[in-house]
Amino acid sequence: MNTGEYNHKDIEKKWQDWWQEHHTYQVENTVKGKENFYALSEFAYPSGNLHVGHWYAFAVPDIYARYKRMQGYNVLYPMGFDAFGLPAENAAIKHNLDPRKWTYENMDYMKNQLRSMGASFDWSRTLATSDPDYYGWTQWMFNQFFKEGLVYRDITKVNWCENDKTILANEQVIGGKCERCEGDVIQKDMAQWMLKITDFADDLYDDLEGLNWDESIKQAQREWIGRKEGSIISFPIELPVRQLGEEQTNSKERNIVKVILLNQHNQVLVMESVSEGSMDLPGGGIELGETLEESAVRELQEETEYTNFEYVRTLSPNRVHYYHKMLDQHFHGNVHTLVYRLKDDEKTPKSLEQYEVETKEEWWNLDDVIENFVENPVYGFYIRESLIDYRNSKINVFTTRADTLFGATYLVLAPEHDMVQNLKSHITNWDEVKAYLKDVEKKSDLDRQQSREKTGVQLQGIEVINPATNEPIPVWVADYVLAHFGTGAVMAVPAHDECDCEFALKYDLPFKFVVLPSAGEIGNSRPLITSGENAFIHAAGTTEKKGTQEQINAEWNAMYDLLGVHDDGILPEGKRFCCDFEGKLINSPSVTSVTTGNFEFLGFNHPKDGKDWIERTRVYAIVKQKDTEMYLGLRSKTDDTQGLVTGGVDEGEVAEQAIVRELLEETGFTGKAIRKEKYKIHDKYYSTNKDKNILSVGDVFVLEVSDIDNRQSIEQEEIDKHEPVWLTKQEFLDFINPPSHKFIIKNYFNDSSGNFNTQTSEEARKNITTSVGGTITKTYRLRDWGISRQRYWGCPIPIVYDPDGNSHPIPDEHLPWLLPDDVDHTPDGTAPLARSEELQKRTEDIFGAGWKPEVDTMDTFVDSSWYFYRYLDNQNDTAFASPDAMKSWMPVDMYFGGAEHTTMHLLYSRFWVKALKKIGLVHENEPYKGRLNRGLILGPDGAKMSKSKGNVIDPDEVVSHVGADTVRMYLAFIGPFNEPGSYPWDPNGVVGIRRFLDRVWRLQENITDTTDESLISDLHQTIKKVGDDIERLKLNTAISTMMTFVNKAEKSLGITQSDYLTLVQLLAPFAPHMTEELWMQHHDTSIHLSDFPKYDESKISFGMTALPIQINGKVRAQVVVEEGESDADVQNRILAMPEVTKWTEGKELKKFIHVPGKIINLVV
RNA sequence: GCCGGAGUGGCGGAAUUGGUAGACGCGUGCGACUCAAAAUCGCAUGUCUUCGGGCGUGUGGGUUCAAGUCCCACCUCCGGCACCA
Repeated sequence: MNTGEYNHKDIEKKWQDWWQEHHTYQVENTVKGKENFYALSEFAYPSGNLHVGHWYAFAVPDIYARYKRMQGYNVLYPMGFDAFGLPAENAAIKHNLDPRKWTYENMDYMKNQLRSMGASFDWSRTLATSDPDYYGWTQWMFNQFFKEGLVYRDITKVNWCENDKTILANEQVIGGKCERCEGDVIQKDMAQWMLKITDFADDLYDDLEGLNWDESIKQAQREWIGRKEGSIISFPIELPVRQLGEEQTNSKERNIVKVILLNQHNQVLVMESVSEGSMDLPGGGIELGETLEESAVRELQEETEYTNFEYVRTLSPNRVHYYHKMLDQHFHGNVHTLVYRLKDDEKTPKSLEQYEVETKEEWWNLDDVIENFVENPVYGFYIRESLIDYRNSKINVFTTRADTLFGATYLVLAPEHDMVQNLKSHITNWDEVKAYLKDVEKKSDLDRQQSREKTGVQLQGIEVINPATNEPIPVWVADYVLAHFGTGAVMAVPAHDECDCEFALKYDLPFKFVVLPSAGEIGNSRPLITSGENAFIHAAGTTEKKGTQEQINAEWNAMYDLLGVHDDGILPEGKRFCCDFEGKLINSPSVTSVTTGNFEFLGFNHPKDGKDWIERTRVYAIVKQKDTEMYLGLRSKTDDTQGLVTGGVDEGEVAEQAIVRELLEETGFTGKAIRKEKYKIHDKYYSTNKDKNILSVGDVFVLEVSDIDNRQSIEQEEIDKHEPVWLTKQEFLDFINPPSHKFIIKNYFNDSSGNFNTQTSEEARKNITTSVGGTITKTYRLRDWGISRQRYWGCPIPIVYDPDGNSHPIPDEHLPWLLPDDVDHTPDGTAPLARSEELQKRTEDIFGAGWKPEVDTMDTFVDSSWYFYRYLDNQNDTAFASPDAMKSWMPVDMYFGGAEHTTMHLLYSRFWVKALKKIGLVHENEPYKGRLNRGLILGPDGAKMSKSKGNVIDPDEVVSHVGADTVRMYLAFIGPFNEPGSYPWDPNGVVGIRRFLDRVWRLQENITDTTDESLISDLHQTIKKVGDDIERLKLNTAISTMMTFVNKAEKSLGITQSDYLTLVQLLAPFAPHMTEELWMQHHDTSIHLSDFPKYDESKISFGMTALPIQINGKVRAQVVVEEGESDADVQNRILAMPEVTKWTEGKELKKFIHVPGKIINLVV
């Protein structure tokens, strides 16, 4: 036995060299009779110097890898370098170095430092992401993704670091600053290459379920993906009739045609009135009997001197209310805009109408026309150059609270929402809106976050219809709505959403309370009074108010009384209340609305287009038999038309009275109007008895009829005219909705769930969504991954552009597409690769003149998304890794890494594997079976180590002082490795570990032939505990158990040589050098290839146990109990013990509890 | 605000299923060795105490023969997300 001093310097050098010479840690992909185990630590960035964090990241997991190896696994524990990245380039700029040289020199230096850890890395498998044989495969994978349609180029707003002059991922921006250099980050529009990670959002979310990861890591990923389940609900856009002149109620109906006449230069003909200076497009009223095209051609001929033009297309009509100067009359009308193109510019003078002669013709650019007509609130009735008719379009909102739809009193668009621009011609306060949009654009994300004061502008001139209530509600644009979440549009429910409430209070928008939280659900939450006596905002979990349950409930009740929401949920005038609880619905009747539309036919003769329209208010009824599902239709006796009960509202009547009267007159039924739904109606019909065209506006009622046998007298005229028919629901729908009709009663019948009132929020979310034709859907926070970086030291994106600017992937045979050398690294805001002549020449040589290379490089997160495959087969030049090698090792059994990669690297690499799997290149769904986030080692002062604080521990220095084994072991002892806490480095603690190793060394002196029986038991307990603890990565307690054993061994009679060597084996994963030295004095193969000791259960206990005796829950005595001793014997023995009688004297024994091997408790 | 996790001596931490709270290490005190110091070794070390014992795991309740561990409520700290509809 070596009884000399423990000299770590000699020993560590000696065995590191020996291991290297003997390839002790070189691993085959398969070993007969052994199961494979892939232990992985996140590879290192070659910053140039190893710090304590590296030791914690690599040396401590090495303990685990060594344990697994001694357990009989074929263990792969590889190491490589994440060698591309910003610091190399920054160093290049700062010190005028070659980033390649800097990186590779650092790697060489760090490899030596890493060897000094005594880690069992298999260096034959190492890699660097900056090696062409590595990044060639990165590019190859990019190409495969491209073919699979997972890659696209898009112009997006990106985070731009002013300092590094590059794009940053969202993850790399912390509080508006660059993660790396802490420079300011601004928003910039840039074209970049995107990877469709969102295609896999559901898989990335759902597959977390099966992973053996810490719940907190999974949760962080779930939040990052940000999946929300909710509903998409459409709000039809309602464009109120625009007034071009003074409003007059009895306007007549007159339709207009306007012509956009284009010349060969895409200019538009504009007519300027010489006398008034006003401008207009050619056009005029549509005459009776004319088609649109006939009318347009006639107007062009009447108003202009051009004759040779051809029809292009018709834009969607706009409805206007206007004043006709010549006729001195007000009109309603649809403006139909037709586009014509001049075949030649030659004018053919012809006789013009007298008053048209006074106009001057001008050719304007399209943009000017748009600005002066389309965007002009006065003339703004022309649809922009597209054919989209936004009047019939809808705004989709995403909501998780569809149960509050009845309470949606306005709608908010994000400033970037398409519809803001699309509806521009209809927005009457466009100037104001435009100014607001500009304002918002100026604000950076940071400002937007800092000032939480809500701002917004109403889009005047447009409204949308709340599909539940069928009421028009205003539309606002506000930057509290984010364009990239959901649909970029929100239905605002001030009464049930804190955010909307705040906005509504500021801009005085209406509140409608529709969900009443039940007392139970109010439960332990707290109401928070925020403003005066009207506005109450609930904030869940606030601590503003304390009180007992009763007090809180009383408070809520008082609030309900005050607000009057207790009974029906309707807020008294002027009261405002916000509560975001779920509960039972109130104030939300079934959706019974009639869809709006252009009614052209309603059981009467088809109207004739033309003059002399009369406007009239009418009412319509859906008549239902009480307690049955039979509906009333009216069939005409004179022709084959059919319709609803309907009629005009007489003077002095309210609509309800009118419809009840009409029902009686037309059918003889008496009924009750139970619902009214308002809608905009443009129902044109020709009244045969009045011989007039009539435009009617009105309401639809639902009438319920109870006693159908008891009909009253019917007007004679109606008996002649109509025959009432009772129809089933389906018959009624067919009856009233033939394709030629546009009278749609859809929603009333879609409502299968009856009245929403009294439904729970959960039920109502589903039912309301369905009844308004919405869809239940999911939305995500996760966005696609932009990988372009305007940097030199990265993997070139394998794309070239043809002379037309179209992008093409570089064919696989040209890979690796090398990073050029001839680049000046001085930053000037352009991509460094754009300055490489070699790259340009190479591109043109291969693809042809005029072709250009992509000059951006990839985000380094791409490089690290697949490196764990390359370790498996790093020499392979025909594949990134062979299927056999991947099958042997994947997925990674345990992945060690930093908490900072919880959401970025971990998510990206999971995506990468899923994408590879989709293409069929790999077999596993998930790269990492197990994952462990390590903690952080702080400086001795408890602060994060940093040069500026002067608290940095240099591991090389400590290693030279106490040895690598001590440093490894100290880091394992500093705290539980399986909990990512932060642990301060204690220099004295290191010495404590060194003392322990010294004592183990000196324990050689106690080797004898005989030993205590109890020490054998202790040894077997120690074997068990050390193995169990390493398995669950509680390395600190594994070490403390060994310490306890050594303490006992020192005090015992002595330890046998074989028991000593067993101890040395237990210690081998922790202190590989010292234990090898001790072991090799008696063996000729490495201790690290030996089998981890096995414990013998029978030796752990030897027949009897000392048990504590509790009396009334307090420990008062100890007793030794033999195995198999009966409870009664034990009880009798104990009760006779003086330490026990002291406490039980004169008291009655109520209970005797004996938990074998644990405790005895007496209750007296 | 929401979602995770955690609160135990002077410090890092231990207590695997509810069963002797404070293992192990550091620090501190006393002692041994030494001319002395360092190193090393030994003993002590939650707290109060009238030396019987009492009290103690963030706070207040509860369940249990027994609670650091389970239940309810609250407080504090750490991490993630956050004007997310």
